[in-house]
Amino acid sequence: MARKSLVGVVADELLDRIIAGEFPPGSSVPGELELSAKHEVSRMTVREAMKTLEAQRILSVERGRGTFVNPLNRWASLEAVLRAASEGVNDASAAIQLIELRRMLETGACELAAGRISDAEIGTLHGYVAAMRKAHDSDDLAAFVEADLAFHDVILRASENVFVAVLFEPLHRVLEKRRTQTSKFRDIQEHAIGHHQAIAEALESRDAGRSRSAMDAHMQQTLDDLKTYVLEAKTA
Amino acid sequence: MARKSLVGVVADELLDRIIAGEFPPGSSVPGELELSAKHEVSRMTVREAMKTLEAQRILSVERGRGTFVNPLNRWASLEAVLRAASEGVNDASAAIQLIELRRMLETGACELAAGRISDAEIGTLHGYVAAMRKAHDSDDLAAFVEADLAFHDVILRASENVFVAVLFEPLHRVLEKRRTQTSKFRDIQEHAIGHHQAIAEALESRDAGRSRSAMDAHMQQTLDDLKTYVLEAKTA
DNA sequence: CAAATGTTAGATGTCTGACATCTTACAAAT
DNA sequence: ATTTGTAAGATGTCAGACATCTAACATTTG
Repeated sequence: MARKSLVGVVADELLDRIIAGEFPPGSSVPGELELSAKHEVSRMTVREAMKTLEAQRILSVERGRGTFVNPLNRWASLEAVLRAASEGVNDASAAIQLIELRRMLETGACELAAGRISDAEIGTLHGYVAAMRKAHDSDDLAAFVEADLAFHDVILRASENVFVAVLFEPLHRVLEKRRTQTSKFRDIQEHAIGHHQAIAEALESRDAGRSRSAMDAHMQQTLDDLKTYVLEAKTA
Repeated sequence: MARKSLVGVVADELLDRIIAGEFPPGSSVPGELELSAKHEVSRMTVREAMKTLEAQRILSVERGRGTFVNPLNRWASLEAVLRAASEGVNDASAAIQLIELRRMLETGACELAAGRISDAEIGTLHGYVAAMRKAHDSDDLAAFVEADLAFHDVILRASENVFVAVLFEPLHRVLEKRRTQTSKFRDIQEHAIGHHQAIAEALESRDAGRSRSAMDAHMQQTLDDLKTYVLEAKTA
């Protein structure tokens, strides 16, 4: 684990204070000098921390006036918004919203991919389904998750839309922890294998509507699994 | 127009050189000292420029080794990817991909909004449609575009999904120039009014599928308009 | 000879202190 | 009452220094 640099620590702590509501949107954060005193670092270190938050559109720096907090809907960092949205009891709501978002992108990408996917990629998809089946039989969780992720990645690339891939990347990173968590259950694995098989066949038929529906069904199942196994378990 | 700070200039120029292929993904960019000499600024200025690119996941800085260019699919900035994707003759392709992406998010948000939108918001939607009609009659382009944007914004909020709003924000910013461009044509305005009317009515019925279809038809029309009026005109 | 260790060059990380420039508020002059 | 001057406080930039990490090479050691 790489130790965080001072800049990273300062940026994190400042973001925490913002999320905690100490500096609401529109208000200004303390000046660079004040922050450098509070965190016991030099002004340059504070400036670099500010620059990272500014690049994520969390802060707006105005020369001569100060540094201000942007409203949450202008933040450009999914991770930061996720941290803000997971405060308090909203964690379950945030998890559901993330899957809703994933559903939009994955079903959309799948619909596009139907008209663009190559025969070789179809073959690769079937290969990953077989890998999932094998991992399921030998009870290899890591291999199962890896094949699952690779399957979706092929479809994403086949959609031939760079921007979808870019927006999906941070989502992927945020969800990958949860993925391993839900894939632990053997019956969920069985459901997933069936859905992936159906998706691969739909894409093979090059039918955009059918491909979309197949992916949509998979996403619906994922949402149901999350509610049933993860969120319910948490309340118990 | 606010003059760009030196940091912004350095960051922009470095990004340009990266996009031009001078530093391909995986390779390292020149050291801070070398860059500060080339751009005739201090090392701190270069560092702050690097920090902004690092925060957008365009660069990865490794202490003691150097600073490296990330593959494009890991970049977290839609704008930067757009700049990279618009190189050469791919501009038309990039424009189409952007609308494909918008289609996914808007249709998805509309589908969610159908089950969550309030009566007051429905009223607001009809109000904006009326405003579009009025702006069309009085030939007020600015008012037309404003009502159009506000209409979509209401739906986005009604979807009650923070993450969709976050991902949509940079897209909104990128597309708003083009929006004014296409809305110039009076027959496009007429098409748009009809579609917005249909979307509002679909949402009023609280039918998720119908709402999705209505928004999807609108997006299809937008795509067609782009191809017909903007892209065709460019080749002429 | 091979493995462990020391050295050094080059890169990023951080600090200190200074000056420049912009914004705002307030006081003074017209 | 309007304009102008002044000063305080904020960010922007600079210069130079030292610390620390990495990688490559040289050296010592078993």
